[in-house]
Amino acid sequence: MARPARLTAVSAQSGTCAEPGAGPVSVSEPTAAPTRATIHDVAAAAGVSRQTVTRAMNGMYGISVATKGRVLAAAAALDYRPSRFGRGLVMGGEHQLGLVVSDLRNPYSPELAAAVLRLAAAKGWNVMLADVELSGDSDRAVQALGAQTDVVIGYLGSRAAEWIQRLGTVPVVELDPSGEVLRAAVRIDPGPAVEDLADHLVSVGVRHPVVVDASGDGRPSQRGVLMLDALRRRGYLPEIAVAPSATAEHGAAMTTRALERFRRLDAVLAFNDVTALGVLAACRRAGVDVPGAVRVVGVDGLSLGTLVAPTLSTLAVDLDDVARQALDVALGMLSGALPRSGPTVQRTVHHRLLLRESA
Amino acid sequence: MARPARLTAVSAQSGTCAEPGAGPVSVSEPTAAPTRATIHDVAAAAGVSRQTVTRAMNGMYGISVATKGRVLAAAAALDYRPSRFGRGLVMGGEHQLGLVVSDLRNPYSPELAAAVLRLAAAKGWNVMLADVELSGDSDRAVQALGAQTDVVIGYLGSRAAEWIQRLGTVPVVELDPSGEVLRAAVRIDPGPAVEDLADHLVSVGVRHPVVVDASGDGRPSQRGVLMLDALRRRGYLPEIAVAPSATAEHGAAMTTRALERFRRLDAVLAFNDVTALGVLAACRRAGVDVPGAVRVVGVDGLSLGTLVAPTLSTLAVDLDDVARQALDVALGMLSGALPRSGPTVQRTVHHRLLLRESA
DNA sequence: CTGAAAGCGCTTACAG
DNA sequence: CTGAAAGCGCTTACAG
Repeated sequence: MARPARLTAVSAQSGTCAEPGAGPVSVSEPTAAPTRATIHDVAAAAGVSRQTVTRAMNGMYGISVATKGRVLAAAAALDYRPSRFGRGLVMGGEHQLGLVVSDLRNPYSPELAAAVLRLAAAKGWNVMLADVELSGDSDRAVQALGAQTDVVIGYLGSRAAEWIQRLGTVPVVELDPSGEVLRAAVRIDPGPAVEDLADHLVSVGVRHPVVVDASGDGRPSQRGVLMLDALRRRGYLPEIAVAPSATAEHGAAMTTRALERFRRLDAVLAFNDVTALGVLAACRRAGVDVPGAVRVVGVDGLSLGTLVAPTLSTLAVDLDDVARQALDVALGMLSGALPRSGPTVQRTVHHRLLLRESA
Repeated sequence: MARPARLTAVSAQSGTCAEPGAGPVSVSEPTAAPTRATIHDVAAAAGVSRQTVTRAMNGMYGISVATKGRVLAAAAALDYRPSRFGRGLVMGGEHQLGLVVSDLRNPYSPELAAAVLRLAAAKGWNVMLADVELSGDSDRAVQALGAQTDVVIGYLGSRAAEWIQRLGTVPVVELDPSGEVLRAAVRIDPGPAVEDLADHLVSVGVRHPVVVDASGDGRPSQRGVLMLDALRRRGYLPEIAVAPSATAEHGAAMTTRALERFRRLDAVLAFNDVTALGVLAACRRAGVDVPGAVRVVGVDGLSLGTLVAPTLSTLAVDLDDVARQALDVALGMLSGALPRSGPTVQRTVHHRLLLRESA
């Protein structure tokens, strides 16, 4: 009945591989679980073979209730949890998607994650999350993601080159790439929507628009430049204030100052929705009516913008579309339908002007 | 040089197991990749042994540049990606945490996820997310999570019993359990903070508070009852309105109506922060000053509440603390430091009154 | 109803 | 610098 027990971690050395019928074995009761129980341990404890354990654990038929009960009891006693690696190796399981976000606390990230999660779930994929801002060691987080997933999509930002390296061999689809595209990518382009916005401002009679931009280096962002250009081409002489980061707080501070300095200000184009919320707050505190006296527009199209009064007009990104394109490309690369190397695949999603109450 | 090739998926039958030196093999060039390349295929293509492939792929030393180059080229040509299962089986990798959230689009979820992610990353754990609202088939999502992770924490709600079943053998820590606790749990208790809030309202001279509650069945929620009780014990005769769900929209609609019906209303206790944002919006639209005429308080302590003007007073949950307790319990169960069965381990985190501008 | 054999894809000693 | 052997923990046919 007893069968060769596996060597415990402690005594495991270049041990002679036990052969069938290698004699009686001491199924020692370890005082403290030195290592996680395996199917082997359960089999030994219950006095059955390994495949009988499999049958019991997986609720397969072809096993007597008595045996099943005995096995399950032994498994519980040993705190047996089947190894996902052992199982995965034989059963396969190519269904793990990695998603890289920059900071889950920024409302943009969860909205993206929600879109990806929903789509992935519909296709039977699980998603593993790496937040390069919240993870103390972002390099490790990225590398671990590559090791545990079958395909990765997400924001790689300025460290794209290095992180793609760390991701190893998994196919990766970069979202809104900031630099040169090394792999497949989904671009997010505000260009046309910025033009629509500028047209809209003209049509409602705005005279003195201000751009409340944000960038790390104090210089106008790419997006800010796009806005300035569109305004200038329509004859405006727009002012610009560049916040050190895209927070509501900075947006509010910039707006308070702008309100004092540019008395005729009648529109604010914010770097994004979160910044724009700060703009709204500053206007409210200054007793400035929105949209009556000042029109306010954000960028991103977060659902956040519908929670405030007035609701926030914005250049919205269809994140469901972004997720769809990214998954499409990623799964295409995986299946071989799309080239996995050589010319990089790129898709583009455009912002669109979404007028709510604030503009 | 050539070694026994593994059987391709197509011809794989109860095939005779190739023995060492079983003769020449047709390393056929499959026209379309029928199955994912393995280390074996790369070894064959490069004319080396499997462990030489390992050395090349993992950047280990003890391999000539020439050989390494050849192996890497073969790997790239075959689109070889090492199996995480094969690797995990030998290298271990007990570092995957599953997090169950109910809806990532509700701002509470990402704040919780951020806290968990940050803590998990600090301990070298990856986190896999399951959203039981966004996943079409939540049962499948939960089950898959159990199969791919080493421990699970999260919101199981009313289906806790069933889902714990589906999660299989992984240890699970339930967050804010709604019913009977079947496994370990971290409770989140607003009780004391509700008392503090009621005291505060008394001290600032509130006379006619209204509770804007939310629940699926139209009856006051547990939390709503707690609020009513605390108010009544202080001599108030509070009104209550129960929204069909905890959205800003419903919060606004309920408030608009309450403002008409209860002219002397001077405080609103909302079911949560999102609902409270709707209350703020309704007040603003009605021209009612907050906190001058009406004080508004939410529950949860979301950072969202700092983005609006006036900023939202709230009963805040320390989600970092929740995450810490949950991980502590989960990892304790895993290591055996805490009992994995029998008496369930429970921790409790309390809300606390967080006064910002709105109350 | 139960077990002996083979194999999933990888890495880790150990020899040369 | 390179390879033959063993084994990680599981399941899937195949026999009895």
